Amino acid sequence: MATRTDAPTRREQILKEAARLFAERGFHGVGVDEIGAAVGISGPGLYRHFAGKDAMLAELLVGISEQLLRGAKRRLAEADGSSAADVLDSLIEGHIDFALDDRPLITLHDRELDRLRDSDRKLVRQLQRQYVELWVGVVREVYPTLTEPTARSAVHSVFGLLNSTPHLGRPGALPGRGVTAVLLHRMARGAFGAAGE
Amino acid sequence: MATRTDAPTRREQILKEAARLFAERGFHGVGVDEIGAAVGISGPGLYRHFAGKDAMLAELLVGISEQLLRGAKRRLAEADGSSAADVLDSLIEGHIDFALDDRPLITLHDRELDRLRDSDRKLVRQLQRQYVELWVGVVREVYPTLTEPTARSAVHSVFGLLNSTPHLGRPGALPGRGVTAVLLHRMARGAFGAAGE
DNA sequence: CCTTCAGGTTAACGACCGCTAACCTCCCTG
DNA sequence: CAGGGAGGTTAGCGGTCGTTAACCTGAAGG
Repeated sequence: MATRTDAPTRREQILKEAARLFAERGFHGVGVDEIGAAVGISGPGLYRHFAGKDAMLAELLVGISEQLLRGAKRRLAEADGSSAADVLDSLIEGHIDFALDDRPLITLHDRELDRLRDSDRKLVRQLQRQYVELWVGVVREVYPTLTEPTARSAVHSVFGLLNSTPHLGRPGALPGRGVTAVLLHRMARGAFGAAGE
Repeated sequence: MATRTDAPTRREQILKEAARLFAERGFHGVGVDEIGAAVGISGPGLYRHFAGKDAMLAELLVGISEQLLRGAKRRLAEADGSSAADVLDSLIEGHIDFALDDRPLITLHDRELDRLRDSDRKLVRQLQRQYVELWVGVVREVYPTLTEPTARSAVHSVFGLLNSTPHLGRPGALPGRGVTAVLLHRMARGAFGAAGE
């Protein structure tokens, strides 16, 4: 995978700032003029890059869901010979990386879904469900006593735990990224373990 | 404590419906006309009961924060002779009850705080912080190896876990309220346990 | 029986917001 | 060196939203 070193395109700048603003004040709470100002152009200039405000949100949410699912599938495929427990650790690690590195997106992901057009919302929900079911399968392999509904509830709850990073204080105030990642990982495993007896 | 049997006042009806709507579509996504319609009166009629839309949100958020803190203090006082572990279980139980019974409020609680007037926001934040610090104290008593910042992170994460109930499917789809409460409780204890080694 | 007032109603105002129209200005390319 | 498209600009339209104003009504109280 070629790591990007080139400058971000204007579209990417806009998406990044829009994500931050949407997460801070909600989709309806942010005006197009503000998004424009955040990237140094003025309101209507955005329409050279996006069909509308809705399109920005849609692209953000679809992108997040795809990225999460793609990463999980890759981890599942890569760790083919490993134990189920190792795969679960890999999934947790991937989700934590995402939660710590893209906090605004994590916030949007479960907050602004209802603002999407029907077709986009369906797509996002489908991707999210696939992601959840992938976790459920691995979790049930590690803890075979769990019924499927219980495992699904447990997975959602652990997502709540991992996605709590936006509430852990401003970016710099954490005990350090690595320390936080380890703590979250241990707590997630502990939570699953307690769910599975 | 006298259990209420009398009919809810109009103010209470309004607050309840406003909470539901705000949680569903966000503060800015709901119009006063909709809130009015939800209680059978029309938009401007609300102004006989509240100074404005902001005032409804403020009353909701302050009310939630006060209720959570009051409940926690009561539990701490009641279980005076008990072990720290029992107190922690009581706190977890109280938070779960709240999360399961007032799902819209839980959603609002950490989502719409920034829409408040400065003074209200300060008040809510102060109440929230007191609630967190109360938990941190108990958690550190149960797990003395935890540093204060780590314990605080752990508490926030467990809140994320417990507050995930809105994502667990529509009200009836859960495996049953009691079962869910027990599962959440075990996972919360498991997460704290893993954090404290 | 008249008054008062709580709790509604509809009409309308002013602000804001998403979006379009019309226009401008580089820079690349044949 | 034309010219054309990419990527901006400002002005302004249409709709929505929170709020206020003015008015109505039914029930309680002296």
